[in-house]
Amino acid sequence: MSRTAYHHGNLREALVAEAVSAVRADGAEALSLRELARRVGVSHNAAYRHFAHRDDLVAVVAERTMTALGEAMERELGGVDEADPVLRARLRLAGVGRAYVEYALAERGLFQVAFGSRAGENADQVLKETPYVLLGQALDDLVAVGFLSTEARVGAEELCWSTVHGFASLVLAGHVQVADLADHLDRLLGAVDRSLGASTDRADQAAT
Amino acid sequence: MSRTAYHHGNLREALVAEAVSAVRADGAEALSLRELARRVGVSHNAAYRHFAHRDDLVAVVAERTMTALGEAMERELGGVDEADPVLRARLRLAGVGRAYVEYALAERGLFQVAFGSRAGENADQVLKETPYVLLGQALDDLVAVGFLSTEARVGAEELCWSTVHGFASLVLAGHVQVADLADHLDRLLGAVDRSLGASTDRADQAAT
DNA sequence: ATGTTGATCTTGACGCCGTCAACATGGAGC
DNA sequence: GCTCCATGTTGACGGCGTCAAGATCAACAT
Repeated sequence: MSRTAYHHGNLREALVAEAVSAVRADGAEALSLRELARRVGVSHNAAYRHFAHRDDLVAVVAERTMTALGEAMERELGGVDEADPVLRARLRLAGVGRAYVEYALAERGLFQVAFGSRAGENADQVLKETPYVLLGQALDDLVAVGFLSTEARVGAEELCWSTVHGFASLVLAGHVQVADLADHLDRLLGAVDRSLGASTDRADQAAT
Repeated sequence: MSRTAYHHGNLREALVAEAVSAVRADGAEALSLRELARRVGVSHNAAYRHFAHRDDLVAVVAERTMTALGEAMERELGGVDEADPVLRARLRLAGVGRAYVEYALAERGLFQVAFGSRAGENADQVLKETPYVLLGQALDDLVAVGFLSTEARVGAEELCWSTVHGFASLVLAGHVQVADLADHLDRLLGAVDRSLGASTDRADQAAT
């Protein structure tokens, strides 16, 4: 229970913190137990008292990143100031998407860890507890104000999430170049908005 | 110039082929030069006569995967048999997206290599030479038949690509579960179709 | 005050990896 | 028949994750 020192103290937390800042600085791949131990000033293997495998540390980083992503979304949602209920609901959905992409680009390393193959189940659970729920609520609101039909509500999370996640991934991978992010985001989120709004008319496209 | 043998012959090709089948069988991470050398029956380091770095081999695999992706798209496009020009153009765009997602799910390892951080510039170039061009042509056709407005044509590749790429990525990562793929694809591609078709009306959403 | 205990950290080893340097080999061209 | 150069081999280095054994030291019971 010694205070801030970790030599006997909170090595676990120190490792996680160092991992986060390493990923921030040097990307998702720069996360090695030995390097972390070195930075924290402890021997390699010390980490094994707190994490059974490297991936367990990665999973903790992923989990915290998912939490941070949710908070970024809530912040953006809080910033929506619009009286008209329909426009407000539409802006809130756009806000969710905007926060997602902006977070991914601002924290590319952490984002890649969080959605990488080693993120683990806890991260997935946190993802589904907040970010995914916020998206679902935004969509429910769109139904409530009559902008989105109940038929088009089905699978709407998938559409929205796929679009922003794909965009973020393609930009991060360098496949899509972005000069003015706000510009691209407006087009992208506008398209999603249009897709959701245009629910009643067409039903004539077939399967190949 | 000896025929099929590689002991003196075409080691390079043998390594690439083995790499492809290793990734197919065991995923994107199971690509080690030493393991490949072992499988091909050659010493570790033999590969260095043909690839300066591991990533150079990865890049070749990525490149070929991009080519295969393009071929899968062309195959799907060839299967569209529809007289009405508008519907035909819409079906062809859907075909491009369908082929993309189906390829990603059928060849998850290769897809991840091709879009991973080590894919290299050549892969990107092939990507832009065929798959991206096919998407662009499909969109141009939509404009030609009057389904897509020239204003909405701007940035349309980004929207379509983001949507299918994001969906594929989320499914591959296990974040989205898919029971009936055709079902999900119809909803997703239908939404994109709707978004592109609904071009003239709304312009009332603002930036936060 | 002393002795024990159990959590925590250290030391050292193993096998994997990518990569470099030096050496072997054998077919193509003179 | 000899030389040369591309191709393949041997051996080493450091870095990694991980396992097994030993050291250390605060906390507690006696």
